[in-house]
Amino acid sequence: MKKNLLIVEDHELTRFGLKTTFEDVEYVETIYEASNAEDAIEIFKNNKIDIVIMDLGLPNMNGIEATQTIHSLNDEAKIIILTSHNDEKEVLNSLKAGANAYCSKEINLQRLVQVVQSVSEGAAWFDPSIAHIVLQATANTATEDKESNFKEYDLTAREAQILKLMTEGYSNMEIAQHLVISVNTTKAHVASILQKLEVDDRLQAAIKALKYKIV
Amino acid sequence: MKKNLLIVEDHELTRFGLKTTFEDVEYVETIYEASNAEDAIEIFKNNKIDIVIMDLGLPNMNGIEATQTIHSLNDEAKIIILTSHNDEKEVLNSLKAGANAYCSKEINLQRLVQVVQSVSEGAAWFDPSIAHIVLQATANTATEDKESNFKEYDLTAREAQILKLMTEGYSNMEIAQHLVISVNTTKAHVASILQKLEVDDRLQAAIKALKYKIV
DNA sequence: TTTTTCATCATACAATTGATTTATTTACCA
DNA sequence: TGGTAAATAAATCAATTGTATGATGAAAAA
Repeated sequence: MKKNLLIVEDHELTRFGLKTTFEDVEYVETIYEASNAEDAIEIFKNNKIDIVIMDLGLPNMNGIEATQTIHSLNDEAKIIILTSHNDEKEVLNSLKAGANAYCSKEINLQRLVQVVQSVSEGAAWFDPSIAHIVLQATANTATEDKESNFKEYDLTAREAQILKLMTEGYSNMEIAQHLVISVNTTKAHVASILQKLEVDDRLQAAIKALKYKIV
Repeated sequence: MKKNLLIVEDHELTRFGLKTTFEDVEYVETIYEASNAEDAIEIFKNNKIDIVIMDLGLPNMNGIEATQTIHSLNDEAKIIILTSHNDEKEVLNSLKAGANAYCSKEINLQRLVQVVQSVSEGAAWFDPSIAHIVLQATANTATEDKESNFKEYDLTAREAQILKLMTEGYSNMEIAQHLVISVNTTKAHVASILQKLEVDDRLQAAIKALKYKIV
């Protein structure tokens, strides 16, 4: 199935190059263009866009915010970041915002066409210059004890709910208000949680919950 | 520059298919083959291998362990995981082990050739069936306030040390014993930490510290 | 139907924590 | 050499947290 493409890029020269490149690509149906984030979002709202090629160095609203907005409008659309700077923070933030791929502007056009196609099919792709950042970030996502999820500790639904609130730093009183129960009830649940997790206090419980992703 | 390829795959049929495919690819120099992890590691040790295509469903030692071993022998070599199952745990663990790409066996050969080439140049690629796992994992690596590392909050060395112990769930008394100071001193430091982090209690301090990797 | 589990609440007490204030010693810097 | 920041410590008090124990009603399981 053919795809509609939106190119978001402030430099006319680059935009023209991209457009010309993708005009000749058989899987591309219509190409839309925007030179700033606001226009891009407008166009995205009013048309069925499958793929967005997003420049990060935009005036006013930056590309990351635009990515976030577009992603929240339709998370089916694939967003490919195209940029010349490859700062770790920027890479991770754009992925957090909903990007599906990250390309350096040094990429050769043939490769870019391949990337866009595979990303449009759902793949994720990362440029050599920043691949290590992504690989490292995923590697840091501890999974070793993934088995120790909350079923292991046999928390009840209510307890899990309260543990969640604990990991967000709420006091017993706040939890009670939040769930519209008495502080005493909260304390009873907390006591039960502490027992089940085999810890001494709420701090340890919260740490354990975060560490092993119990909540 | 041409690359040497090692194919690790226990099914002869698949191995043969892969070999035949890559024999015709211009960027490939020599193709090595292994049907199990032990052989693969032997071959990897004795030859200059640039790219490894690794099946995960191997007998005896599994593909993830093999990936780890190979990665530790030479982290310049690119490892492409090829598998039919796409369990989240397996995906993340193989990346942790040092994989650079993750392909489903359903991939078409032309695409695989493209992937292998771009990965050999340093890119990272993830199959549509598992891309969301990787994207989510990276998104979870909190970076929003990457600036807010412990220098931002101007913690003293002692305070940072105590905050670290807090994130490990120690009580004031335990921290005091650990650092051979009085509980009163510990409390003084904790009070200062809470102020600097702008939080209400040690739980919130620990959560913030963990979340923003202050310690 | 009986038993068990869960969620709820209470009271009382002990322990810990956090806030506040004050003060001493050390170290470094201008 | 005087000033500043850091680490140390103590005392006190209020608030929060955790422990222990018991009780009730509803729902689920045996």
